[in-house]
Amino acid sequence: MLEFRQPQHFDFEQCLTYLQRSEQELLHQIIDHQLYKAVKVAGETFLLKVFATEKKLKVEILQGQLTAQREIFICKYIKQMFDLDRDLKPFYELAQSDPILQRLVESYSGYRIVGIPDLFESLTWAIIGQQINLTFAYTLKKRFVQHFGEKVIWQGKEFWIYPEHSAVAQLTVTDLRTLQFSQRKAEYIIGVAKLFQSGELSQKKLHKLDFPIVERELMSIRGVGQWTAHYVMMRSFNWPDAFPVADIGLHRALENQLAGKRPTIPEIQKLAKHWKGWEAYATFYLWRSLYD
DNA sequence: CGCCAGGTTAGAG
DNA sequence: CTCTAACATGGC
Repeated sequence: MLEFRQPQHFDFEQCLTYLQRSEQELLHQIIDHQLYKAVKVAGETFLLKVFATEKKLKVEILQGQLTAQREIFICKYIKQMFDLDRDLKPFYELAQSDPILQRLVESYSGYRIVGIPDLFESLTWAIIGQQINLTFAYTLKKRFVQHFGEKVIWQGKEFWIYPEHSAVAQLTVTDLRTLQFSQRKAEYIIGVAKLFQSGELSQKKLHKLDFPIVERELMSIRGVGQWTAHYVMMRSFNWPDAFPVADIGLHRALENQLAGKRPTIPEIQKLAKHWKGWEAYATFYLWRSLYD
């Protein structure tokens, strides 16, 4: 059993609501306020059960042999997944004087950015979600995972692991087209997998670099524009100042907050001046307001 | 049926 | 640099 002290301003249940957005999600299950997730760690397949007690966040290993190194990996993974090392105090202070955020931080107090620790997963998932509605995006992801991912069975239940870049790099555009990916998306995704495969792109490499460099590096990839780059910087790098400003979900959430007037991008950038350093958190809280 | 969806690219001006 | 058509298909 691994344990983490719950930071101030952390509410596991709030984070679970985000993870329960889609009925079609295969990459985890939530049963009775407990999160079940399969993860591959250096060739070893783990099944984790994550749950909160009053003061701790606990991780039970249901399957997989721990070693010291694997334990470090899993700890990092969980910390990233719930952004546990973040001190939210400055964000909540800033929100006090912001008409939009004020109510949101009150309603969803303890909500944190739910990370996608694996860069290949967040990049390709973002590409899958480009310019289609979220329901269809989840349909595509489900097909993608079931065809090219790995399945863990535990007590008669299935737990899926996202496809590895090595598998995706072998695919042809036709393989993905039959799953109803567009020609372009198929090319983008296989292209990204090949960049990982060749070593040109890796999490390790990017993690040493600064925000503008990473943004530039990501945007140099075919299929990755500003939205995708910032989405990834928010969810895989846990950068609170990433800002996918063109995001339609963000626009819809702001429209609700602004009495039915959907703001333009320059208007959003003006609003976001108050959010400096916390744009990703503002976005995540605004997205949250769409799930009520 | 028509418009919209967690955008990006390539080409034109 | 900015603007725009094309992409591709399900959801509602």
